[in-house]
Parts: sequence; structure tokens; C-alpha cells
Amino acid sequence: MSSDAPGFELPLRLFLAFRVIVDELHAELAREGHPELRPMHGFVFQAIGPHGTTAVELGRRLGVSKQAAGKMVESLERAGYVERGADPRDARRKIVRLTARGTDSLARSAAIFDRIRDDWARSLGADRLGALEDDLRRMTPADLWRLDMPGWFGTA
Amino acid sequence: MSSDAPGFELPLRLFLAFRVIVDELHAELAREGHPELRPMHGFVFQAIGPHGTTAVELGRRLGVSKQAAGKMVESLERAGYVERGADPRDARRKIVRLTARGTDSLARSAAIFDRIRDDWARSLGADRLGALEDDLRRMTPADLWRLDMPGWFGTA
DNA sequence: CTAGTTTAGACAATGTGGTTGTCCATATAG
DNA sequence: CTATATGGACAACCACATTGTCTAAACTAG
Repeated sequence: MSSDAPGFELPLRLFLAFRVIVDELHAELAREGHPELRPMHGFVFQAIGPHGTTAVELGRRLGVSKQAAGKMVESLERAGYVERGADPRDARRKIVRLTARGTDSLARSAAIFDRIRDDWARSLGADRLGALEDDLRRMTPADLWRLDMPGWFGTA
Repeated sequence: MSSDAPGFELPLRLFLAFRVIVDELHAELAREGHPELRPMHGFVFQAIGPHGTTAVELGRRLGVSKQAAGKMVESLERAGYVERGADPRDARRKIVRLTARGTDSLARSAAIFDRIRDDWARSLGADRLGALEDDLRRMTPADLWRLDMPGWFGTA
């Protein structure tokens, strides 16, 4: 099967599209009071989840060591996005939870993502955007939350 | 304008699709004799270009310091993908060029990307894939080679 | 031609985020 | 009760980025 577009354009466009959306998200988040958030943080917050988790479990979900997860938590704690509390049922565990500021950033992110998707729907047409999403769903794993991002994009 | 899909699914699917393709590329590159290449290296090789460049210019294109670019070049030189030579017209400059092994990896990457795109065309239909690419072109900047990847995905 | 400015590259010190290894306290299984 | 497994803290280390400094070479004015 022959093609009109060179094969390398597809992955680049996919990544550029991701980047365009994420850049817009963070520009808007900065305007709305969260200028220090980085693209990675959304994944970390998702990995923490609504009920909180532990550093060990967080490391597992993100695909990093528990120590690395612990350092992420430390810096996010300093920035006021998460807090650590004791687990009444297991004195070893310390539960990492999102603070009000953390959940606020998540709520704003969701709203901004919806707004950006609406922009796309206006530009492409709702049917084309739906088709694009259907096609991407077909070509990607079912579980949306593959959170093991840190380190995936290795450098020289 | 209302939507059926939550807004956050679109960027995640875009990224997952990119990742699926890149993972497949590198699995195949590893089978074909380039197991040490990482996703980042393709961007670096593109930034070096067919005629070679200098560490300073490479840093500019990749959006990193000249020192960081120099270290990338060092490690790629150790791996046999690039070589440094003098510039006969400017004794300060050292030209970084791809070696035969470097250009081989680029040629293989191009072929693998084409093969992956054919797979997508078979799965989605050539028309749907073409529409997808058209839509992505519409929503992304014209210049395909935004190479300033290192550091963009900041971590906590 | 010389003097001053700019540029490429090397070297050093530092910061951050990742790694492994060790250790202790607490739970859990037999 | 004892043995094992788990969560978390601490230390050492490594990879990769940063800034700052320095030298050599090349431009640019005069």
C-alpha cells in the first residue's frame, strides 16, 4: 500500500497536536492562578487520584522508584498541591492527598480541556473530530491512563 | 458547543498514538541493529541535518544550552552515530556530522515509519487516515520540526 | 595593521530528578 | 511467636540539564 504523506509526518503531527493542546492548557492555567504547573503534573495528580495514595503506589503507577515518587510528592507539597497524612489503619503508610489547590487545578484543567475540544470541533466540524477520536481510540490501548511518562522520552 | 467525549481524552489519545508509533519504531530499530537509540535521538539527528552543524547551533535548534548539546554529541559520538571534524573555513568551529551508522538509522526509521503508516491505512482505511492527517495539519503549526523537546515535559 | 568585540568550544561548579542500597518500624502469615 | 513482606526515610550516586568563566579564533572599526 502506497502513501501520499511520508510516514514520519503522522507521529510528528500527533505529537505536535498534543503539544499544542498542552501548551494552551498551561498558558490558561497560568492565567488562572497556576503558573508553576508543568505538563507532567497532570499525570501525577491523576495517579494520586481522588482518594489519595501512598508514595510506593504512586511510584508503581508512574513507573518510577518509590524514592523518586517521594521526591515528587515533596516538591508538590512545597508548592501546596498535595499534603501527607497518616493512615489510621496502617501506621506505616502516609497518605498523599490533593489539597484544595490541587483539586482546583484539576477542575480548571478539565474545563480548559473541554473548551479546547470545543475549539477543535468548531474548526474541524463535530463529525470530523468524532471520527478523529474514534480512529485514535482504535489505534491506541484501551486504558487511557498509562502514566509511566517520566523517563520514557530518554535523551542522549 | 457540547461534546460527547470528555475534553481530556483528546490530548491523551494523541499522545498515546504518538507513543504507540514511537515504541513500535524503536522495537523494530532494536531488531535491526540499533537497540541503543532513544526517542529523543531522532529529533537530535534531524537537528544535525544532512550537512552537519555545530554544537552551538544544535543547542539553538533543540532549545538547550550549548553545553547540553555538546554532551549529547559526546554520547552520540561514543555510540558511533556522529563524528566531529574541523571546519576548514573557521578554526573555532567543529562540525558535527552523522556517520554511516547514523544515516543508516535514519533510513531505517523512514522505512519503518512508512510501514507503520501503511498499517494504519489498512486498519482505518486510506481515506480516514488521510482525513486524520489533514485535520492534524489544520490544528498544528506548519513547521513540522519544532525540535525543542528536551525539558519541555518538565517533571515535578 | 591593530584594537576591540563577537563567537565556538572547553572546563568547572551546581541543581534537579532519577537510580540503587540500607535501615527501621509496622503488618501480616504460618 | 517468629519469619517475612511492606512503607517510608536516609545516603550515595548518576545522568542531564543549568550558569559562569576562560581561551582561541574570527570578525569589524579605525
